[in-house]
Amino acid sequence: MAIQRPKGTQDLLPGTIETWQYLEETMRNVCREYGYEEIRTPIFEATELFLRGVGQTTDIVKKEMYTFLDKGDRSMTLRPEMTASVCRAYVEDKLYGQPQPVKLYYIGPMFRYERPQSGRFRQFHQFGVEVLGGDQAVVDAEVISLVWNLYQRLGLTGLEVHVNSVGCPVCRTKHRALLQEFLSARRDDLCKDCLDRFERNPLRILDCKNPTCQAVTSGAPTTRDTLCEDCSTHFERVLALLEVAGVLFRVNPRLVRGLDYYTKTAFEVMVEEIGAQSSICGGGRYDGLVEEIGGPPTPGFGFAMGLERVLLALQVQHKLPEQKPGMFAMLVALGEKAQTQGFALLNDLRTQGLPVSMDLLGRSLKAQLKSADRQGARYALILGEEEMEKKVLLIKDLTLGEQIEVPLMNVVEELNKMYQRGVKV
RNA sequence: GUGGGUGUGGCGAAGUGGUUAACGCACCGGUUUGUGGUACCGGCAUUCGUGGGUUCGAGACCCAUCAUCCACCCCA
Repeated sequence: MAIQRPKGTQDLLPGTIETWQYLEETMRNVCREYGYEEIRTPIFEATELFLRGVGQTTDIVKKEMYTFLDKGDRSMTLRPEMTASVCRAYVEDKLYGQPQPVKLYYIGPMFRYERPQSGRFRQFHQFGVEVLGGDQAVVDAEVISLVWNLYQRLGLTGLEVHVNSVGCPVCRTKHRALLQEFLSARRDDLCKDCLDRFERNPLRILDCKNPTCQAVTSGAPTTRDTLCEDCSTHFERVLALLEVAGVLFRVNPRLVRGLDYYTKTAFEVMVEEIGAQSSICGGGRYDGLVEEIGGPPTPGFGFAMGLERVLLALQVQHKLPEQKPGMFAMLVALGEKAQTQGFALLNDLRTQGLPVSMDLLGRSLKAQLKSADRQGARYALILGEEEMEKKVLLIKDLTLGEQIEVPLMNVVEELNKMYQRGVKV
């Protein structure tokens, strides 16, 4: 059996990689317009970072991490997400000494040991943004509007932006107690999963898909009801700013984020039509995280977006641009002398930035033309015995079928002109 | 970790126990000598995922195993 790639990973080949480049470029452009700068951190980190950062009770930590011992017996983990790493860098590289807030973005691979399914991989890719050192509601609103505007630019439709506030640790524990009290009366009606969640994370019961659970929780106290003064005004301010920014959102009091570190604002963007894993972006505020991993008390806000899922959505909505790179010209050289001369010519053309290539298999004239056509070249540059003698080159337009004879001396200049003209059109 | 579907040449896809395993697309070559995109011919020389078993005989039936897809849990 030949060696295969690991389960849940993928080879991105020419033909699809262009769509990735397009998506990444669009994201970088939006970030630049919003004043966010890129950060790159290691793909693996000390396991401890994620234990503290992501939270011991989360599934990510409990069963999804790629953890290994290095040769010095240190426990290392392939990053399952980026927020913890960015916070670590903020502390370690003393970014708190720079003008605040620090506005960062990243694009890169993440790793989680899960069963693959539609829109889910073991090595997947996320684009994300983190703002550190800003506790104002504008921060939340700016980041969410960045997400919204990115999707607008990509042309995605049918998005649902859900926004909620899970409160600070104080109102959160208050809500948790109220909720457990409310649910305990009808505990017997809950599904098996929810019984688990009752102790571990009762908030999650609120968005259980099971109909009976939904019935049970229909009148449950919402997070919004129990928000303290500070959290409440913060939340109202975020909503007001989102209105101003033209973000179409919905307050969803049942929205819960899975990771332990979230406080106050939480949001999520979903699209139908890409399968069961319909969440394409999730994020929120995490005011305790930096301190948790040993830094100064620092408020934070951010999100992560799954590239595979966004790409899936773009694909089903037919929003991917048609890209056909195509060579400008293919050299058709016949015989070794012509190949030598042509090789030099290509060098001149490439130096000037023209995309040109040649047959590398020593094929016949016919085969070379065929191949030039198949590769979508606009022109074929034919150089054989006759042309060598006359010191000319045949430039054949493959779409029109016409060809002209150009003195070798003028060829570079001539092609350059043709290329410039073509680029403008 | 749990459940279900699928697994035939690069891709798509016939074939449901019996001679030399269709077909389409793609790719490569050729159709008298230096002109492609159409047409015609040929090639891609075989482990029908893999390993067992049933049978006179299996790509088709049974078992196991691997891979893949989808769903649950959870998340991007």
